[in-house]
Amino acid sequence: MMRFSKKVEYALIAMVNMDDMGSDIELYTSKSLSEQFNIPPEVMGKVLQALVRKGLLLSVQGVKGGYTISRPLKKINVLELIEAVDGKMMLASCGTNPPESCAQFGYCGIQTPVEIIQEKLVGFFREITLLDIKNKYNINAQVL
Amino acid sequence: MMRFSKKVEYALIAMVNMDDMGSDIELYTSKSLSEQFNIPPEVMGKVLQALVRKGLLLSVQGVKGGYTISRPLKKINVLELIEAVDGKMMLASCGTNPPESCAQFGYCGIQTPVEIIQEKLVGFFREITLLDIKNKYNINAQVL
DNA sequence: AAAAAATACGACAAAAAAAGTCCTATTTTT
DNA sequence: AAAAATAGGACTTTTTTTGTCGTATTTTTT
Repeated sequence: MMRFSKKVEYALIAMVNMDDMGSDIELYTSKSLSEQFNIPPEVMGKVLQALVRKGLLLSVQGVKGGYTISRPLKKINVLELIEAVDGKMMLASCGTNPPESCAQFGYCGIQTPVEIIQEKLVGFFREITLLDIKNKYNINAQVL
Repeated sequence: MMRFSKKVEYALIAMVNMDDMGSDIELYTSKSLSEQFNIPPEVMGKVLQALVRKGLLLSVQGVKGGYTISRPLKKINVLELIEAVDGKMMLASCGTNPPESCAQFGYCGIQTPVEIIQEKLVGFFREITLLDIKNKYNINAQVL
């Protein structure tokens, strides 16, 4: 029903919280974040690992290790975060599954417009930065 | 993962197809639509019934019955259709389920911005009409 | 009046997706 | 060598989505 997955919510919570505005480079452990926000530790771990893979976070292994934001929140948009954690965003079923597995494939009559809506939706999320989220977002800001 | 439900796809397909541009008021049966588009007939039926309940379609019972569009496609937006068929659109988990059932409720730090994003998203879908869908949508049209 | 063909809708079942758990490996510091 | 962290595969559980079944109601036709 078109809602953010829990993974996306966890990623948003973690990243916004890890931004410590110019204080010394600090490493946040998966464990501490999972405890602070009551997120299952294994899930938190995998979300953070996905964010590292896509370059949104940096990680340091070993005893004194942890995660840190790779660049200013202003430079990271919500689309990147969603796709890092959930995979490519696809509005129509013929986008995710093999298209020919759709029982209406080829004659549904709505594929083109849905693809265009999808492109606009992707653009919508690309315009929102994580800094916007952290700053509670400005309802007056123009977003598309 | 943020995609249209099958019910939304079925509703879009049916409604766009039922618009016969000024020809005499014709009634389309659930059966004929389900056959034409290879949609399970019971599912098609319930989708059409949901659209009737929200006033997007009109129905006539009995042997010569069927469904017809209640007003011009230009006057029906995609948000109405989504919500008729799927219920209110809610981006955050605290929107659907009882908020206090969310393990991060009250201290996630992202509720306000996510609510604002949701409002904008709702506005996004409200700006797209079913006529846009039927006309394959104009990629150059401004949509928010 | 009865039969036929349509909508209406609740209850259930199956399938798919999302969320969470478990286990083991690897890395780095102490 | 031990401890504390990241990395990640495999699996299980839960939830959501999708589809099915059965029955009632409405209206036209015979």
